[in-house]
Amino acid sequence: MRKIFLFMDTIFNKVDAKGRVSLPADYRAIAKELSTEIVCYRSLSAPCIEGCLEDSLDKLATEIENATDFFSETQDNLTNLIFGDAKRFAFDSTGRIMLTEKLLKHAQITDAAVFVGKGRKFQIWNPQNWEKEEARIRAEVMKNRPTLKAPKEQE
Amino acid sequence: MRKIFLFMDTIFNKVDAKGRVSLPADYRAIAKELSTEIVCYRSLSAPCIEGCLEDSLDKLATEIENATDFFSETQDNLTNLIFGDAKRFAFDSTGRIMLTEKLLKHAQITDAAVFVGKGRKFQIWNPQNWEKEEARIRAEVMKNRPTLKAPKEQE
DNA sequence: TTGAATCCCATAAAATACCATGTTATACCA
DNA sequence: TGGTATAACATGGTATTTTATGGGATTCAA
Repeated sequence: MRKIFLFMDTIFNKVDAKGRVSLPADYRAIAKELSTEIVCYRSLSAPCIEGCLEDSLDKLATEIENATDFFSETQDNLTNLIFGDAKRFAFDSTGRIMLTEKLLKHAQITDAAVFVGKGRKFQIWNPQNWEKEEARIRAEVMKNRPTLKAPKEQE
Repeated sequence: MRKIFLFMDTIFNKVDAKGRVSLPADYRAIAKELSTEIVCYRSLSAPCIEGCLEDSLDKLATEIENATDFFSETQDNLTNLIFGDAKRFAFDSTGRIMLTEKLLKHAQITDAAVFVGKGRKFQIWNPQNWEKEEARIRAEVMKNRPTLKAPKEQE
């Protein structure tokens, strides 16, 4: 029994005509071992679907409960958006979930999707959009941390 | 039960047609004793694969969780880059892991690899590249820190 | 009853576990 | 200390399992 649960890696999967996608096996294993469910919602910051464990949302709810003056009104509004949008997605015996129209549209996903691990969360992108986004992020990180610049290839 | 865990030494191993490599026995022992797994990702600063324990990434995820709230965008870029690239590698009963195309390509590894200890992390290099890199690092250290050769007074 | 959602079966490819062998390193004993 | 027995390791090959994915059958609700 492992003790660490992180969504990782970048996995490309097809979306069939019915809207079905295989949830990556690693992700399934996490939900299974923790006996919890996957929850998805529209990302508030990017044209992609965001997913996490139901546990994480539960934790968020508890935090809000306990923090009287900690959370600003804006953040409170955000929780409305999240919980209002979030939905549980149980996978079938072959490991697939069926994404909704709303989510697919928000992420511009039609026939293929890319799962991107984010640690405690993950995202689901339209493959082309993700390619661009990854390049953008990489460029930004390199710009802000010049010491990380990759050395030129040796010949 | 030992109490110190450091990736050390430089070990040369073959990579077969399937991309399988023996993880050095010492490295395996560490993962085993700590009941954790090895995680690998493309180095951001060099043409090599970088590896660490899943524990380390879990710590990072927790730090991010605590430092920012659920919706924060500050660390968003970084988590995408790190966790999106990282992948767990469980070794089989003979101690081998199977590196992915993406990683092998990034490190220009084909049929052999060199594991280089880095303490809490380690790197996997194409043997020729590592040879050059080691020479380069050595030269640079010598140039920048002449006191290592012949110590003299500070001014 | 019709469209959609869910379940079940089939299949090909890929990942993983397992077995066998030569080699090297380690332990043991005289 | 030297030599030998033993164990550990890397590595090639093969068998088994898992995974993604297409298609069809069944169920459910409007």
